[in-house]
Amino acid sequence: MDFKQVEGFNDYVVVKKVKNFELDHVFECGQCFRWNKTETGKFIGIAYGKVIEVEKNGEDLIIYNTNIEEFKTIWQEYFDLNRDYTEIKKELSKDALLKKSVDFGKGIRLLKQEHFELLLSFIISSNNRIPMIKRAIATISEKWGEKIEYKGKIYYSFPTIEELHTKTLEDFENCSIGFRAKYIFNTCQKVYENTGILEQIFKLDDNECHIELQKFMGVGPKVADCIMLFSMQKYSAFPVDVWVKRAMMHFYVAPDVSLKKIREFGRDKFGELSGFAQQYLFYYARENNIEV
DNA sequence: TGCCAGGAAAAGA
DNA sequence: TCTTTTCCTGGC
Repeated sequence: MDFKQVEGFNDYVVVKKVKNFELDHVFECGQCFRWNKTETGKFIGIAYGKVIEVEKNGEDLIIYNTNIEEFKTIWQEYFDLNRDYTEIKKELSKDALLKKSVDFGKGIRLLKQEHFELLLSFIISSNNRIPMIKRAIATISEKWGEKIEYKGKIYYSFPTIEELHTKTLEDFENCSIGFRAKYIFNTCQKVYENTGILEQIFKLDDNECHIELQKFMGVGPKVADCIMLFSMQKYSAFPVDVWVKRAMMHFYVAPDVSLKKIREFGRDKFGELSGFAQQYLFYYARENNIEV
């Protein structure tokens, strides 16, 4: 466990002596789209129908707009606080090349996000840039999500499948997601018609999960890896996007190796910790804008 | 203005 | 099976 204890107050909690947790690392390693930094260096995010604000004060993590019960049922798992990242980093650092990335992104943690939201979010992510993905998800939430007020400002939860399955292709085309609109439309229909499909996929082992996710339109190997890693705790996933490709070329493989081969190489090398390794590599490559 | 980045799908080899 | 082309948007 990566924290010592938690203290509840009126409308916030203080998580004491948190290890391996840096806000910038967690929220800017490419895994989430609904967290934004405030002027004061805190982060405000929307998840599980709630708005929370987080701050790091020395070794303590302060989570605003919540209480101790909610922390235990939602945020403790959401922030993956039950996991010992020191052990993971120690194992991955045995690889001298990877150690550089691990040291650089030492406060990365993998969030446990919601299945449906992640499925749609990463379909939108294909051939897309992070600011545009964030804008599109914000638009969809503003149109069809629930209003949530926090500190006098209005936020919107990500809409449910019950809400989204009634929307037309045209509705989605008006969300600035381009050719992905038909994928989103098709996927919403499929999820609605197959009750519990995401929970069933969640229960599969890593390889079957990867295959089943790709049966959704707009989901290929990379997007499937992201969904299983960021919402289904399948840690042998190794999403290879342009940044990870650059990082792998920088550290390990030849320039002309295909994405598929890079994925296989990464999974062979890092095994059950592939997903963690991928996050350190992605963050290192992107923040340092590495060239090949 | 045109060109580029960014992955999956579909067509082609 | 692997490789190439197309899709859409915003920024340079």
